Amino acid sequence: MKLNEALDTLKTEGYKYTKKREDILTFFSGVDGYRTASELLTFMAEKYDGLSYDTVYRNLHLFRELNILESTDLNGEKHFRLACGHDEHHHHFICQSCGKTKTIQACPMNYIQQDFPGYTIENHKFEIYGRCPSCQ
Amino acid sequence: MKLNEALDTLKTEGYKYTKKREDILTFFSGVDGYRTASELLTFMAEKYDGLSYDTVYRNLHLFRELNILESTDLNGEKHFRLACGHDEHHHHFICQSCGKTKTIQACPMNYIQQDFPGYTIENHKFEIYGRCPSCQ
DNA sequence: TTTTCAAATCGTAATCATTACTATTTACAA
DNA sequence: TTGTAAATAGTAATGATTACGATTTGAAAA
Repeated sequence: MKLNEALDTLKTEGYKYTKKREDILTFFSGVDGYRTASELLTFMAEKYDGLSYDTVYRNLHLFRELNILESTDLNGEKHFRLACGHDEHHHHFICQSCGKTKTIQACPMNYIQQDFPGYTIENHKFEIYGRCPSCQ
Repeated sequence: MKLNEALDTLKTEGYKYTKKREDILTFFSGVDGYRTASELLTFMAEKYDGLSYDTVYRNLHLFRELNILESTDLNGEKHFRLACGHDEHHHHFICQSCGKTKTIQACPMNYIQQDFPGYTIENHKFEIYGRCPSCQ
């Protein structure tokens, strides 16, 4: 998802334009990997003195609801990235050093859905962790 | 892993026998699913007044290192269960209502390992979430 | 059995991520 | 320009986890 796409989504969904929201999205569009709330906070604090936790977390949650961001739990801390959007359903390799991701196209659910008679499947998670070529 | 197996592991690894350790393991051997530190704390508090956080968390971590327990992050909280041990490498369906698990034998890594030239793969996670037949 | 001492535990405070809430400010529609 | 709901600031609270000095205890050695 691109920065202006995301800003459009905000507008069409009836949310207000603020420079802070743009800056949050700029932060994420500058990387193609997962980042934490605290990394975002550090980035924003350079520009906004006394930025509120409320602002950071409220917007992270809002963006996630609007599918502008996607998130994953990693080491007990939520990590966020721009949603891959348009693409097919897929999963990620995540570099544990820089947070960058690589798409995994194959989804294991295709092979095993039938193995759960009587079960309701609500969700699944498939992630590979390691080091990307530039972080060896 | 059975209760006495786990107690043996403790002994052979040179750790002391305490009733609290036995009770912690009894708690986990009574369920075949994931439980949180706070659920364990509640269980233990019935018997031990003023039980220390330190005791609970230290032992959870110790048991994890000794492969007596395995753990997973779920909704930002660590969950623990008796290690499936002897079995082949596998994954879990986890019931979001009761925490019980069902083994998934197939591992998606078998199919896609070759898709990561130049990458170092250190770990992976594949979990399915939903409701088991008795929690519909 | 008694002694010894590292391991285990207690009691409690600190930390870290996240959430909550009231007062104030602001985007933007009328 | 103004009215108003939305957004933010400032700060406290919460929940999970970690930390640590003081005390107790399991079990090896005497």
